[in-house]
Amino acid sequence: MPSTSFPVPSKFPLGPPAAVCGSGETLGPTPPTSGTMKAAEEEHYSYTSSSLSSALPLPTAHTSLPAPCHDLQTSTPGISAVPSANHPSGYGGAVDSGASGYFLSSSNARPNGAPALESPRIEITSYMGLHHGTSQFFHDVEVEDVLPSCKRSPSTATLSLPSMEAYRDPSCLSPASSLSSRSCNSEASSYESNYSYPYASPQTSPWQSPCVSPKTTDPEEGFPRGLGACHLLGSPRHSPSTSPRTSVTEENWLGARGSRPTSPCNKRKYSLNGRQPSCSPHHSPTPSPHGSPRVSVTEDTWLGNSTQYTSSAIVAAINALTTDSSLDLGDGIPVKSRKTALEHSPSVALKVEPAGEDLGTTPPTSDFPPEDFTFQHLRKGAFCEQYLSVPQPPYQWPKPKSLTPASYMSPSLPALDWQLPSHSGPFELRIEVQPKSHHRAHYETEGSRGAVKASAGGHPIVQLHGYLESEPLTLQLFIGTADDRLLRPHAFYQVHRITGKTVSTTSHEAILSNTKVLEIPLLPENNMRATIDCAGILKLRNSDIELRKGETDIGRKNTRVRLVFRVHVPQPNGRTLSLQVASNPIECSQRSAQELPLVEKQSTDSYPVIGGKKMVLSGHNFLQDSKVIFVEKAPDGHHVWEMEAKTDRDLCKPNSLVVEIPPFRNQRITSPVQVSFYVCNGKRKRSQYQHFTYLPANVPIIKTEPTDDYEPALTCGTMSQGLSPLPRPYYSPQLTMLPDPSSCLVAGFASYPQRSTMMSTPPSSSPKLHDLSSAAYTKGIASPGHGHLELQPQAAEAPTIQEVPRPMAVQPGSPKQPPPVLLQPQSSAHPPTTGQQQHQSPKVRRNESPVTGPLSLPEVREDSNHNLAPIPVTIKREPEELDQLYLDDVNEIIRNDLSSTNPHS
DNA sequence: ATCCTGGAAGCATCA
DNA sequence: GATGATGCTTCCAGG
Repeated sequence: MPSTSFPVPSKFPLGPPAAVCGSGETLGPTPPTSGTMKAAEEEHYSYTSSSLSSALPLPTAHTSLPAPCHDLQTSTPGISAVPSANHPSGYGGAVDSGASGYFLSSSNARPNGAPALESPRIEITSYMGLHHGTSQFFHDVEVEDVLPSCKRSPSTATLSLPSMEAYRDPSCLSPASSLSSRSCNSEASSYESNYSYPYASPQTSPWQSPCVSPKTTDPEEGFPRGLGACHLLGSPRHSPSTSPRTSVTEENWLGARGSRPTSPCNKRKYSLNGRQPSCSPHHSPTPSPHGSPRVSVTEDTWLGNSTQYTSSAIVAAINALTTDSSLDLGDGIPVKSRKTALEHSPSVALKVEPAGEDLGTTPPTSDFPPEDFTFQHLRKGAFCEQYLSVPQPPYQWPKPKSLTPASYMSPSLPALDWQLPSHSGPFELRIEVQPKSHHRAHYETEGSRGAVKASAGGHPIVQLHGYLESEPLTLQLFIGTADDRLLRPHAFYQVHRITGKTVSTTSHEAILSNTKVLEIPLLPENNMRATIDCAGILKLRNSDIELRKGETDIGRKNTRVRLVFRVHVPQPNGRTLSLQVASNPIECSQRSAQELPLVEKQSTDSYPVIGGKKMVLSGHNFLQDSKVIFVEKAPDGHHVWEMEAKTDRDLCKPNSLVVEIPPFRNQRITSPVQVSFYVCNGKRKRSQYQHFTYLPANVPIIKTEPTDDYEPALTCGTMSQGLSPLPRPYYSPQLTMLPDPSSCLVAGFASYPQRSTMMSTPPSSSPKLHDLSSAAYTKGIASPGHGHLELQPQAAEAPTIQEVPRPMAVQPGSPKQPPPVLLQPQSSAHPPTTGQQQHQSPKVRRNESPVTGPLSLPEVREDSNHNLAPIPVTIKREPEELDQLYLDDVNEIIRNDLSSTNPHS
């Protein structure tokens, strides 16, 4: 039906606006990391990075945070800070004041009147009100205005130049990028880039996100987000790019698609060709994308607002950044890309938009097909580094998207890259029916490939348990990553709203920080249960995305995603409780889906070091020749031990594989050791890493069992949490930690999250909730403000906050980056894992599970499992009382020690 | 006519 | 540097 807006009440929290900067992408690591990562990814996707990160982690964390945000920062120097600023407000620091941003209310008072929170939490507040009224917050508000509902507002607002900060350095550009050169256009790219931003400032957002799709589906969309604010500037790329997509919005896209046919070009020539033309210049319309990203803000919306935003300062900044449009374009872009681009559009020039930015500004484009513009410009341009710079013109985004009414972003809402718990107190957001493990995503140039389906037929189902109010809420859905890093919006995939007679679920699109978010009503009359039959997955060209300035991830072989669901539950105290759950990983590549082995479930998560037990793996593409390799990774990602497990060929089926757990290299471990294993069908055909935990020999097997139990659950569980069976393990620990959700408030700290991180994050999993509110946000937000600094602090804070949520915190966003905190823990035990696991979180909830938790560090385990940890080492235990943080730290230390010791010993 | 899909071509990149 | 294996993106065609 009507997708249009559903009613989301203003209240809904939709908007996550939080924009936080943190996108993560940037994150940290950026430089190094990125490099690494990529590499890693390619190979395994490994998590190496993670590992690495882990190392960093801590620090990182902060860093990360920042990074996330802006990544830009990374490259860009100063920037970072800036952004933060924006956010900041939102975030913690801001909290109070600034925070407002986040909290909408806060400043204004929250709905409740409660003061804002200081902490980080985010409040949700109603968007509307908040936003607008409040406007206090920055621009966001403004934006909102523009937008219909956008939530964002508040928080974001700011615009602050931060954006500038935002910039990403050209350097940043996706390094990786290279890959795809081809694409030229792709608006898409634009979109993404931003992620980070999101938080950043909502305010910003406008810009950024704006682009986003708006159109897409509905106009409504609104893009809320605050999107990108952060970066706006900084991110130019993002924005720009982002925008592009966004901007593009569906329409654009559509247009483009229409073009798709474009193809005329013929395949590859691709797009370029085809598109180029269009692109060229401007097209602004779509183009926006390129345009400066920042600017971009979306079209209309932004436009309108933009003005506001734009403060002159901003504008100026932008301009500064930008250069010529043409130039800009070019700059950033990787050579390869450019080539194409160039070729295509030479002309392109990117006109771009001049800085105009504000949307409005440029008008021109509109005419053109969006797509074209954007990228082409970019490309053409040359490369220039700037590309992001963006300044581009403004895009125009022609269309303005409509804003959707609904969309709101609430300012306060947590950024999309924040890790949130799946349950808190009486509330629990669960994926009752998991999506199929494979879903071929469609390119912009293709028609829709339909909605994601459930493996048993039908569609995924999500339900919020524990909510007894009569007011409907809004369920948000976006495409998240499935690697071992923290969960964050996927740069190369966007959710695509499916409509038609076959779709029974009302939905509407919104864009947050370059990330398309599908908003689906959760109605009390339906028991707060929603069938997700309206969500498809759109693949953005790697080249487009990689060109973004801030983007550090590479698209090649990065084809796994997770559906991430969020719901923001208004609390009596005026705050909003944000819960999030991620689905099991979904392989979106045609080829990968046909060839890569995929482990969906494993019958056992842990077993004594003696091994010998048969473990049944369920999944896809298993061959008689499939090998199962167990690996122990050092904190730095290096393989300390590798062992091929025996498989039973006779029992091998395409969907199941029986493997004998090999004995661990060290039969004398005193505490559980987490390792990973993967299924290999050939040189480059290996599954993601799955987690497995070796238990001390003396440990009664019994223990194991528990684990199993959990596991099953997990697995089975698919349901709810989406955890994957495997993953869980990792999380478990986390889970454990979390005590209760309820608290929420605080954000937790990073630490936990971290773990998650390690794990993967399952962010979704994240167990606990946290309140988004402030705390959490904080992080994200932080970025805004100070960019890094804050972030870090956050990180620090996090812990605090965390308390409950722990899980959440992390996020930092940066995808890349690992979360700071997490890392540590991880390190101890396992290396990173791969993505899938992540999900798991769900299970987490209970601390109990500890056992399960593979990863968990010793600590966790300990508690949980006493058995396991027999050894002295136990040390960790320390004080349960201690803060988790503290514990975490301690644990890490211990682990490190142990690792050095134990293992070998 | 459109939406979905599955399959595969063509080209780029990786090993 | 050459070559085959892989991966990405675009087309095509059928339901």
